[in-house]
Amino acid sequence: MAQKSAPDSTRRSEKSRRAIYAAALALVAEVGYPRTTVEGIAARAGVGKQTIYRWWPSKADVLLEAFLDLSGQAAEAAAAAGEEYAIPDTGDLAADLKDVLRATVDELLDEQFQAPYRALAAEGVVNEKISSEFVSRLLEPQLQLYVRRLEAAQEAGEVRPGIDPRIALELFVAPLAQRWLQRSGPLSHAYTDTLVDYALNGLAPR
Amino acid sequence: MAQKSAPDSTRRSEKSRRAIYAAALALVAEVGYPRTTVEGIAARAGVGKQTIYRWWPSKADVLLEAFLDLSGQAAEAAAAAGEEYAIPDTGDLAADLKDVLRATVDELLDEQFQAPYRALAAEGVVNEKISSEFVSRLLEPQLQLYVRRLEAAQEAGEVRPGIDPRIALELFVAPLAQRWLQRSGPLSHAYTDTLVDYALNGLAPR
Amino acid sequence: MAQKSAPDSTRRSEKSRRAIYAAALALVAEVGYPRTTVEGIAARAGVGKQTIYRWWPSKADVLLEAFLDLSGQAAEAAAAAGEEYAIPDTGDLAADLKDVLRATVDELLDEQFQAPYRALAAEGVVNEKISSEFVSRLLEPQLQLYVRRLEAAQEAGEVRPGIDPRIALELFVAPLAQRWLQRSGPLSHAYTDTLVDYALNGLAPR
Amino acid sequence: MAQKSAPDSTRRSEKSRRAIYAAALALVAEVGYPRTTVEGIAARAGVGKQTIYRWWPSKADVLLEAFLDLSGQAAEAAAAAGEEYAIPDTGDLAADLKDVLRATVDELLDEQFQAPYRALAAEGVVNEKISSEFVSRLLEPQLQLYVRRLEAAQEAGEVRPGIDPRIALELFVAPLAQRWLQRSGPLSHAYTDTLVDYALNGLAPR
DNA sequence: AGATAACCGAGACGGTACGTCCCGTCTTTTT
DNA sequence: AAAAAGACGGGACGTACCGTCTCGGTTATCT
Repeated sequence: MAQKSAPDSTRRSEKSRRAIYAAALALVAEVGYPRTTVEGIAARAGVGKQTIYRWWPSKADVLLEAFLDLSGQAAEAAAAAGEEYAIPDTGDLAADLKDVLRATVDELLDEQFQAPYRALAAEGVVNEKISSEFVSRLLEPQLQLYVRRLEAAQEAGEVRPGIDPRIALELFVAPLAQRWLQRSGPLSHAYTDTLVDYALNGLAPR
Repeated sequence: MAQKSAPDSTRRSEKSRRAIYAAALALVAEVGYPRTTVEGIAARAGVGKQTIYRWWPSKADVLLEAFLDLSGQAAEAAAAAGEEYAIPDTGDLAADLKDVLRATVDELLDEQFQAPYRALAAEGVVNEKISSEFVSRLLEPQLQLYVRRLEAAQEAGEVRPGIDPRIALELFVAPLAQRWLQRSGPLSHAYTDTLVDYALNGLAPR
Repeated sequence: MAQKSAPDSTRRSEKSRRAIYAAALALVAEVGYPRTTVEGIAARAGVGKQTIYRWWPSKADVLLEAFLDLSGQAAEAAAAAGEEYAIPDTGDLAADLKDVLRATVDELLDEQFQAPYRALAAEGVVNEKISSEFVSRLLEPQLQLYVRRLEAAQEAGEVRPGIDPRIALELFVAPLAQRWLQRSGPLSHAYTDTLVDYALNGLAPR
Repeated sequence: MAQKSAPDSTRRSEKSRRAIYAAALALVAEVGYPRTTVEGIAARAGVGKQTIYRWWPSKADVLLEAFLDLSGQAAEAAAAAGEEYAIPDTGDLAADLKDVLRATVDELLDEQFQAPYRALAAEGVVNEKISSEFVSRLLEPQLQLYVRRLEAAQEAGEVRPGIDPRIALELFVAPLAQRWLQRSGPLSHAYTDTLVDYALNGLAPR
């Protein structure tokens, strides 16, 4: 079974890779994903097109790795700054969730961040391969932070024992995601606060 | 200011329009959205390219209208069959919601239906114009059905008075949407049943 | 047997064709045949690449037609100027041939003319399709002028009766062609005069 | 003025050189000159590309040397077999020339031999450097054999004294070359016999 | 009834980007 | 130091579509 003679990754040019990541992110931010082209990325990065096609099968994969690289750097920076990579636990679940979701709203409204994230989400909707990478490497790790916080809350008696945290977190995270992705409603701190209240207390009278 | 001399819609060929809708939906289902082209739609519909560009600004708009047309037909068919276009109200909110969501799950897993819907959702993520049309003409009308059912439940005392139904519905609808769009988890009847239970009763101990 | 859906030549753009001819000839003269590219011709002609590929299978074919067009124009111009399209017949075969060959030498040394002619000849050496077009549409018609002059000379008793004019002409035409094409010797009026003398009188003592 | 640090030819790999010659000739015969690439030659020869670029400036030069090498070997083989490297002299010039030209026709029609020879001739038409090498190292030495035979004939009184043998030989050699290179007519023994007769006796009545 | 618009099919056009092939250079490792 | 290997920046290939445009040929009113 003759493979396509995979390239030798030990000889790969680190400089080119970083230039390609930077160019891809910049172009998506500047002209949008659909008008970002492999040719454009190569030109902006000062790189031959083949150098892109040698290492990535499509522009979506380039952007995905660029974004993962960016996230990885941000995480490292945060870690270096001594910040814990987790949702804070003050003992008040509602307050903690509201805090995190407010920060998330702010991030989602940041234009610079939006462009590549939206692009990847859109591509993932239609492209199963990108989707699975996107979910497993970006989305799921973030959701696991909520899982851990909810488990802690469960032990503290703030959440009912039988609840599945992986499903529970979707009650407040998914609505936010949907409003952002589909623009099906406005985002605000008040909105996410409400989500947390509804999710924790339920809709039925108590 | 010379306008682009808008075409006279009274002389429009109904036959061509239907052929274009059919071709667009078929192509998206067969080869996927990105590989569906205006040229391909025109060829398949036996229509000149200009006939498409005369009436729609882009392939996304063609597909959106094709899909709206399809939904419209389905609604008419349902109405003709005497079915009410609303969420049933048996007096048991939880049961009614579970029923509707189970049906939605089945629909979302139908391959034929998925292709154009996913394509539009994806385009909407990245294209604000398509997004607003998609939300206002397709998504929001469906969500309003939930609003009405929840309002009825509120009057029946099954839902707390202060709750905003438009936000409340997102607790169970958005998770389902997210899992489907982002493939961030499996879809099943058990899953949506759980969502309804969690949303109505809340996560906190009662 | 599905053809590649041949384009409709009645709708062909005359302006583009002329621009392509001009660009091709200019580029070959300026940068040489190997560095003349289809892309370059298209750019210089202000034409899409596809417009070239729609009508010609390769750059060699473009150049061939461009050259034929040029020759055709030159012939028309000469005809319009009342010049006869034939080798002159003053009754002195040797003198007439020397005259024509001297003119040919001058033409072959004209840089402007050389570039495309050489390019076509070179392509023909290696490409049978181009070769046959080149010979039948450019070379052979010119050689037929010699055939006619030699036949006249035969009737006038200046050439032996049994001689085949089509072969005879090669005695003085081919050496000139070879020296020019292969640069296997210098070109001059004295050289072609000598060729005519040798060919008419033979090498053996008389 | 830093030179490109010419490689040390004493350390050159003889094995690689031979492999490159063989690969070049084989590829030209198999896929034709234009589709023969340096990369292809290197791969087929099991050699790094740089090894080619170190010793030759272009693929044309590789092929030229490969062909010269081949000719050299053939000459050595002939010499070893006791054959004299000259046109035979039986005292009958016409017969001797006809013999040699008939052998040449057979050689020119040999498919195996044609491919590289044609390729070099074509390259030479358009590339002055290759042309001069080709002429001085391959073509001219062969023509000199005719010069010597004609000089012998001149001394024997079979050729007029004033005749320049270097030009005279072109009367029968160039037509053959032209028909072959330009495919401007069929090759046959009868044809070359006729050429010799015409050239020796001239076209004019005697 | 004839004129005269518009739409319509077809598809050529100037373009942009695709993904591939090679170029000639450079770098790394092996012999 | 030459050689095998092959990544690199670059340029051109030939193809696929884009959105605009022009061309007859049908309708479909409006004189």
